[in-house]
Formats: sequence, C-alpha cells, structure tokens
Amino acid sequence: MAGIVDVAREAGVSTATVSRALSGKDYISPATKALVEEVAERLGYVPSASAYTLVTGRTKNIGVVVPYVDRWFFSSALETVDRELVKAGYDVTLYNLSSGDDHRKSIFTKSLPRKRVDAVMCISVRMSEAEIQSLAKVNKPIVAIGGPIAGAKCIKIDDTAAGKLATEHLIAMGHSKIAMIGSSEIDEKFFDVFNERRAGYELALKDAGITARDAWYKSVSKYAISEGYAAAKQLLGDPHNAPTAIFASSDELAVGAMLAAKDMGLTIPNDLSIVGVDNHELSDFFGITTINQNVHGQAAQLVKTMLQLLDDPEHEVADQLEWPVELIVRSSTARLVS
Amino acid sequence: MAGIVDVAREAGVSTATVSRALSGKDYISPATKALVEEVAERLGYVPSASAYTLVTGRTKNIGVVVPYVDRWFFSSALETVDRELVKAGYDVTLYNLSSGDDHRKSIFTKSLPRKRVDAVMCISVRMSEAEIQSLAKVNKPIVAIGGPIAGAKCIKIDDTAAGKLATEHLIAMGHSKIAMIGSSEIDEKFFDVFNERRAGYELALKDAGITARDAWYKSVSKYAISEGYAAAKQLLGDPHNAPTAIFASSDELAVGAMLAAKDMGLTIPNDLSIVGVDNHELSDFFGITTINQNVHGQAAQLVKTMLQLLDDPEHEVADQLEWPVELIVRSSTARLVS
DNA sequence: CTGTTAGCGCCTTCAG
DNA sequence: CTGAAGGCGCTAACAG
Repeated sequence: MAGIVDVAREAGVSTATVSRALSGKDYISPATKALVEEVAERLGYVPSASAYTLVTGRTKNIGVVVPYVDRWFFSSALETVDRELVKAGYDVTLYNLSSGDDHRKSIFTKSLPRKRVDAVMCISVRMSEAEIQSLAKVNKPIVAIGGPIAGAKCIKIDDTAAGKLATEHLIAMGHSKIAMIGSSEIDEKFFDVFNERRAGYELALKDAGITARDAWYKSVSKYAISEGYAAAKQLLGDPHNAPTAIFASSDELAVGAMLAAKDMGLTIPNDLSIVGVDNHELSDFFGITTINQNVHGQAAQLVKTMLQLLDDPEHEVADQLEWPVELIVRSSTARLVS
Repeated sequence: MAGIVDVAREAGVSTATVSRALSGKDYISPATKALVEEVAERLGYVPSASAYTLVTGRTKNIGVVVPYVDRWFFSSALETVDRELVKAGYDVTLYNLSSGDDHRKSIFTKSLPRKRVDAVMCISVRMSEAEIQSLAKVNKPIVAIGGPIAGAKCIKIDDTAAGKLATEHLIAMGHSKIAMIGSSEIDEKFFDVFNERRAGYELALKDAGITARDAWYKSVSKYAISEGYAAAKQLLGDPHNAPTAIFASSDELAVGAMLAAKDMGLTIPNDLSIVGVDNHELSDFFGITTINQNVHGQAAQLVKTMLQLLDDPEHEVADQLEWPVELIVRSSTARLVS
C-alpha cells in the first residue's frame, strides 16, 4: 500500500503538500493540487485512519451501542442512524450488548474508551452508574434514544402520553372494557417503556371514571406475535372480564391479539377493537390502529443532534427532547355497538 | 486520559515495561507486572487503539458489509456475527450499503482500505468487479455469506437444492399443482437466491413428470408478508390454474400466503399446503413447513473461518463451503386428499 | 504557496 | 528481566 511518502516522492513534493492537497484545507496552488491528486489516485493511496487519528485526535467514527440488533426497534433505528452517519462521512462501529455481561463490561471499560470513536450513541440502552461513569471519562459527546442518561442528550417519546392517547381513542369510541397487553420483561439491557405506557393507560381509564380490573392486564415476556396471541386468548376467553377493546404496548403484540381474536371467531373491529404502538410495517398490513413513534425520525434527529455537538461542543442542546407521537387510525378500531 | 507514560512514571518503570506487563507477552517479573497492572487500573489507563494499530498494523476490528440492517436475514446474521466477534475480542464496524450508490462507492474505495479493519465480512453482498478489486488491494482476508466472491472464502446454502427439497416434499405429499411465489426483485445490493430456488422447484417438477405452468409462478417485489398475501390471492383465485400447494421462497411470503388462503375461506393444510424457506421465527408460530437455512449457524461458521484465516493466513480453507439445509415439517403441509 | 520539523501514543528490537 | 531509542503514517505549526 502506497503511503504519503510514496505519493510525495512520485509527485516531487513534500508530504505536507500532499496532505494539504488531499485534505482540501490550507492554501495550495491548483496545479500542484491537481498533480498530487492524480498521483494519489494512480498509486491508489488511501490515508491511514490510525495515523490520522493519532495526530488529530479525531476518528471519523461513531460508536453505536444497542441491546440487540435483531429486534425491530433496534434494527430500524440502526438502519437510519448508520445511513445518516455514512452520509455525514462517519463510519459506525457497533457495540451490541447481547453478547453477555462480561463482554458488556469490557465494551464500556475497554472498547469505548479506546479512542476509537468521536462520540457514542446509545439506542435505548439502560446503563448502570458505573457504565455511565466509564463513558463520561471518555469525555466524548453521548447521545441517546429512549431514556435519560446522565451527561447525555436524549430523545424519547412520552410513553405515558402514548399509552394515554391509545386508551383515550378506545374510550372515545365508546369502549369501557379495555384490556392491556404489555411486556414486563425484566431486561436490564434496555429501557422498559412498558410501565410508562401502562401508567398512561390507567390515567386515561381513571379520567373517564373507569375502574381498571386486574383481569384486564396481561403481561408477556417479550414483544412477539406469539406472545400477543397467547395473552389475547386468555383475555378474550375470560367469561367474566372479557374486554371489548385491547391496547397492546407494541404492534407485534397487537397483531398477535388480532390473530387470536379471529381464531376465536371474533371479527375485528366489530367484536373487538385493538390498538398498538410503533407503527411497525406489520400494523399497516394488518390494518392496526397504532401510535406512531416514528423510529426513523427519532434516529435521524439523534444523528442531527450528535453532529451539532461534534461541530460545536458548546452548542446549546436540551438534555431531553420529547419526540411527538401521533395516533394513526386504521381498521382495527371502531365504535362499540351495544 | 492517562497515557502509557503516566503509568510508567507512576509505577517507576519504563514505558516498555508497562507495555510488556499489560500485553502479557515477553518475560516480566510477576512483581512488576502486578504493580503495573495495579497502577494502570488505578489511573484508568486504556491503550489508544490508533497508536496500537499504527505500530502493530493490527486493528482488532472487523468490517462487516451488509446491504441492509433492518431486514430479517441481515439483522439475524449481524446479531450472531457481532456476538461471536465480540467474544473473540474484536470490534465490529458496520458498512451498510443502503445509503446510496455514491456512499457505497466510498465505502469500498475509502473506508474499507483505510486500515481500520483486519478483515472484511460480506453478508450476502453482491459486488462489482471494481469493488472486488478495491477490496483485494486492501490485502486483508475476506469472507462472505451468500455468494461467491473472487478472492474470498464463502459460505452458502445450495439454493437449488433447497427449492428442490421443498418442492419434492410437496410432491411426495401427493401434490401436482404446485405454485411458487418468489422475489425477482432487481436488487444489485445482494445476491438473488431466488433464481436458484426456482430452478430447484422446476427440477423437482420435471423429475416428477409435472409440466410447470406459467400461471403457477408469481413474482413479488420484496420478501414481505403483504407481498405473499397479494400473490397468493392471485394464485388461488385463478379459476383454471389454482394450485393445491404453494412453495414460497421465504417464510414471510409463506405467512402472507397462509393468511390469504384463510381469508379466502380455505383451510391449511386441508385445502392448501404451503412451504417456505428460512425457518424465520414467524414460521414456527404459524406452523409453516420450511427449509431451515440456519442463518445463525452460517454466521457463526463465517466468524470461525475468519478467525482461522486471521490466525494463520496460510490456513487451508475451501473457497466455498456449502451449508446444509434441512426440511422442517410443520402443520402447513399435508397429504392431498382428492 | 510550499518545505522542514516535531510529535501523536504505543510497541519492539537491541542492549544492558 | 528491564530501559533506551527508533519509528509506525500522518498533520500542524513554523519558517521560508
């Protein structure tokens, strides 16, 4: 591999000139610039990232931390984050926490502080105090989606408001027997949005003067169609407490609930209304009314914020930006006919 | 951030000793080793990746190229690849090709050759001659899943065999009117496995003396439930050519087909048998008979191969490893009753 | 506008 | 077993 000295020699100039010609900054005569570029091209010269980093302190690389990559929320966010970062000239190195706790630790204490990244993005990662400390010591900008982290700029939706909005929609449609399916998964990896959504659900019921019943609440172990299916069957089969509407805390659960209802001979939305959260592509296909949280929008905003911080570390950015949610009404909800 | 000199000074030794103590190699007295380790720990010393790379030439980082990250196959593979690589002490930097062609070009000509990675893994990425050339110039090991790349070690399933096996299963169950849904998506980003699967399908029909009909073949634009649904409706509604069985070239398509059949009043598997490919988690839930391609197994093997190559570049590895597929029979296929 | 000169932080011979 | 010295490839002053 040709180095900068090879280019310099071949072009008959100094390495400093080569550096200037190729970086674009600093004054340089158009002629030599063109010459250097031609030679560099011909020799297939590519600057060494490590040498560049060593001297400038900048890596042009962003560390992105995710709890998993093969789950909808995270892969969706990652897709956008990566795309936007690449456009801005950054590489992204991925730190996936699903490898286990010991590796998790080394990610925070070794990998991230290794001066391999200019900033760190956390996609809905719940971190311990110690981990936040480790990160802070790196002294690099930190931005996050999904939950507040001390010392980081964060973007998140108001999950309480989301749960409330979904439930209010159901109430406005005349429903009063409204169940909720949520995941109380004990997962230390990521922020559990569930409790907030449930709080919103209960708030809406309370505002409407409806007394929540324990039997209306089903907890599942993960956000999967199969789980929503099983939970809905339980809910709908209950002879005393069967609901006329279900609020599922994710669209995947909602799809499962819809399938369960159909298998039980119920028609949607006549016999049962369902609303989910996410605006997952599946909810469009299945016609599920949902709360759109626009992951791609959040992710794009996250990158934007990070770029601002990188550009000007003193830039004023709110510690927490609340991303708006909206209700998307489709064919899974309808007025209750009694 | 403490550097190696800080540790050396604090421990009262030379930087060379610190380096030796921490790297573990070379002779060093247990006492000084312990001392250095204690000091390093106390000072929160973390070696700079770029300095390390600059002098050793090694990065402890692997470049992983994917066409998309938010699609099942790729996110599944990425999850395993990352997990295994982290276990082996490597970071992963992600090169997502979905950012557009100009960025794609710079990934191959700039990012990858920048000496930021020790090796490159391509997850089902179709590359042009020029791109392969760029990569080859990096002179680093290249391993791939999904399709042959000159100069790279590759793992792939035999897609023709997969299509044949699926179809043969249907034939063995007594079916002769067998349709196929596949994606002929023109996507330059990744290897199109579809044509091979179709070839296998046709081969099986031919072997059984069945003449394929054009009307049995439906092409869709992408691997999505919605597409499988639409295609199956067309197939099943055809008054002259309605099949009794469908081979879908992915499980997502198969799920769509199943849903379409149900909506049309058909019961699975009595009125229609369906087989997919992937062993996607959905196929388990929906009880779809499928061809398991074991993405996680392929990905793990890929990492293993790469590690061998990194360990010993002369290591003998076949240019192409054929990953076995197996038929998983579930409840979406049954003997044809006539 | 361009060349010279120092390092960036670390590993690695080579001496001791 | 340990220290001194050189250099990995590049950029950023500082001179010219």
